[in-house]
Amino acid sequence: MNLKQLSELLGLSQTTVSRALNGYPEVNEATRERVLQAVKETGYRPNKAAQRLATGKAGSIGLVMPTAPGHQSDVHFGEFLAGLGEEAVRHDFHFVIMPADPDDEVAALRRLAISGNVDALFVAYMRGHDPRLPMLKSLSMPYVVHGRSFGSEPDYPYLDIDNEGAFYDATRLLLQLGHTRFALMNGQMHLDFAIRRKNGVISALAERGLALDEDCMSHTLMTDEQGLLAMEHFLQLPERPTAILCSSTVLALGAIRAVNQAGLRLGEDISLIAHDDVLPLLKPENFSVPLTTTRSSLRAAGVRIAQRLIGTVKQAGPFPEQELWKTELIVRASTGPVPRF
Amino acid sequence: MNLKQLSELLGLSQTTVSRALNGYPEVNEATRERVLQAVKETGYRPNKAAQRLATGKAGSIGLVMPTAPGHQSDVHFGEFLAGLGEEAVRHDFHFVIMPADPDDEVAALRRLAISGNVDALFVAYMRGHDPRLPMLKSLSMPYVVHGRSFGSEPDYPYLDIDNEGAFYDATRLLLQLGHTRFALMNGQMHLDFAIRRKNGVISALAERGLALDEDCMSHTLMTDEQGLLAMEHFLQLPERPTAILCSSTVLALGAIRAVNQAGLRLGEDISLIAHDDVLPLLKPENFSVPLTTTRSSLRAAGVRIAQRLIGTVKQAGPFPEQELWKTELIVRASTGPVPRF
DNA sequence: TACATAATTGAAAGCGCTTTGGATGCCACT
DNA sequence: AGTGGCATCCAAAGCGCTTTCAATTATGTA
Repeated sequence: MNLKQLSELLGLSQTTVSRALNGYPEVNEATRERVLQAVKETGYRPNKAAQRLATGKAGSIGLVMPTAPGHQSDVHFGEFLAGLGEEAVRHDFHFVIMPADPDDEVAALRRLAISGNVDALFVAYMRGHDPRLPMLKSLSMPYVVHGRSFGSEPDYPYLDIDNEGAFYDATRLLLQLGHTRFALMNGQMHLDFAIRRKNGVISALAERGLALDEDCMSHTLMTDEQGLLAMEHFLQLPERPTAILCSSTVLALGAIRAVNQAGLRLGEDISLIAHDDVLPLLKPENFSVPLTTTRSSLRAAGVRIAQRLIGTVKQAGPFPEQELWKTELIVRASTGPVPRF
Repeated sequence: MNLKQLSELLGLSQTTVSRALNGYPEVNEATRERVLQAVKETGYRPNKAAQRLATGKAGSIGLVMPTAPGHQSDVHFGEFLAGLGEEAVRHDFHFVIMPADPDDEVAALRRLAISGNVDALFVAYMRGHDPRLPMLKSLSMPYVVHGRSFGSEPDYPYLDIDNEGAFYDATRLLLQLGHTRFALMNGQMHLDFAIRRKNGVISALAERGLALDEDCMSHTLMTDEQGLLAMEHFLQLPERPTAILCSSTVLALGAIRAVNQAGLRLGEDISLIAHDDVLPLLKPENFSVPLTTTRSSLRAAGVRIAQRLIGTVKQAGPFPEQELWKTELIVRASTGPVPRF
C-alpha cells in the first residue's frame, strides 16, 4: 500500500492525502478525518526512504559502533544507547548504527554522514587531538560529541563530565584522610577522559608537594582482568600505595579481587575511589565493601545528547553548545584513614 | 556531489556511471577505471535513500530495542549487538535500531518493517506464545529469531541454544554429586528460555523422583540485586537447598554475595551452576570461587544470525532454518559434593 | 449582481538512484 | 557491399514521497 493507491482509494490526490497526514492546515477537517480513518484500516505507512529522499530528513541519528573480531563489547556503550533510545522513542527517531573497525572510524563516520541515511551524528570514545573533529566540522550536519578532545580547540558541540574536577576532588579527599602513597588505574592513555583524570590527580597531589610515580599508574582497557593485574602490580611495589583512584567500577571489580587475594582489607589497609557511570549491572553500593565513587550517569548523558541532537534537527530552539556536568563524590566504605604501621 | 554531477563531469551518462560503480560487465574497463578514479577524487558516495528507493534494498537489518525511562539496559543486548556488528561490517551492512516501549514491541516491529528502511529483521527476548511471530510471518521480509517461542509451532527461522538440555545436564551433575535439595534462580517467567530451563531441571529431578518446590524457584529480572534477594530467601528456608541452578552470571553475582554474607562457603556448603553467556565483563573464572557454568557465546550467536540474515538478503545460498546450539558444561570450583551434616 | 478573498484540492516537478529498451559504431564474415 | 554480432553507451521511466504553483469552489462584501 502506497500513497498513490491510498489516494485512489479515497478519490483524492496524493497531494491532499500527503498534506492530511503531515498536519498541514489547508486541508478540510472532514477529509483529514477520512484520510486518517483509511490509514487505520489499510495499515498504510509511508515509505521512509522515499520521505527521506523527498525531504532530506530521515528522523534518525547515526553512530559508529567500534567492533572487530577481537574487540570487546563495552558495557558503557549499551548503557549510553539506552539513554539515547529513551529520548529517541519520544520523537519517533531511530538510530542507524554503522559497525566499523576501530581503526576505520573516521572513514566510517564520513560514509555514514554522506550516505544520506541520517540527520545528525553522535560521537564518543574521544581521544586527544581526535581526527574525527576536523572531519565533523567540515560536514554540514549537526553533531554532538560525548566527551571532549584534549588538545583540540573546544569550539565544537559537546557534553562532557568534569573528569579533572572529579578526580581532583577524589584525590583531595584521600589526602585529607592522610594518604600519601597514591596509585591511579586509568583507561587507555590516548582517551580524553584518561588524560583529564590523570591531570586531576596530579594537580591535587601537587598542591601537597606530592607526585604520582610512573609505577603507580596503569593505562589499560577497562576490564576486570586488567584491574586485577594492575592492582597486583601495585601491591608488590616496595612502597605499596594505600590510596587508589580508579577510572571505572569495572576495573575496581578486578582490583578488589586482588586486594582480597592479598589478604588486605578494603577501606582499612587500602582505600579506593572509583568512577561510577551508574551501570545497572555494577552498583557500587552492592560491592562487599560498598565503594566510594565519583558518580555521573551515563544514561542521563545519553538522554540529554539525544535531546540536543533531535532538537537541533527539528529546529526546536537553540541548545547550549557546550555542557560540562559536575560529578558527585559519594563516600561509602571503601575509603578510610591511612593505616598506621 | 550526486550521480548527475559526477556523470556530467565525466562526460558520461548516469547509466554508465551507475553501471561502472555497481560492477556491471557491459562497461569498458578503461571507462570504469576513469569513473572509479573520479569517485576517489570527488569523494562521491551514492545516496542510500535513493538507492533504497530504486532497488528496494537498503543494506540494513532492523531491530527493536526495548527501552523506557525505568527500563534497565541489558548487558546481553550490547554483547549480542557486538556479534551482529562483527559480521555486518564485513558486508557493509548497518543497523536500524528502533527504540520502543517494551509494551509496544509488536507495533514497533511492524512500523520498522513497513517503513522500507530495512531489508531484514532480527528479533530477540522471545516469550512463550510470542505475538510477534504471527506478525512476522505475515510480513514478506526475511527475519531470524534469537531463541524460540514455547507453545508456537516451530516453523519459523530461529537460532537457539539448547536451554533445556543445558539445565538438564547441570542438574544431573549436581545429582551425581549427591545433592537432593535444589533451587532455581530463573529469568522472568514469560520468557522462553526461562520456561525451557525450568523444564530441564524438572525433568532431571523427576528421573530421581525429586521435585522442585515452588519456594525454591525465583523468576526475576536478571540483575545482581534480584540474585541477592532470591538467594537470601533460599538460605532462610527451613530445608535450605544445597544446589543452585542460576540462569545468569549476573544473578550469580548477587547470589554469591548472599552466600558470603551468610558465612557459607561456595562449592562446599552450597553448590552453584550458572549459565554463562560469555559476557566480557563477567567471566566465571574470575569469580573469587570460579563458577561452574553452562556456556554458550551470545556474541557468536550474533555473528551467526547476522550471517543468515545478510546471506538471505543477498540471496547467498540457502541457510538452515532452525539451529539449536548445544551448550558446554564447564566444571569449576563452585560445585562440590553435597555437604554432610 | 459582481467581485475580491479565503478555503480546498490537484497536476506535475523533483529528490538521486537503478534499470529497461534501445541506439551506435565497429568488426569479422559471406 | 551487405549482414549479423558484439561491445559500449545512453535516454527515459520509475521507485514513493513532498511541495510548488495553479485551479476550483465557497464565502463575504460592495
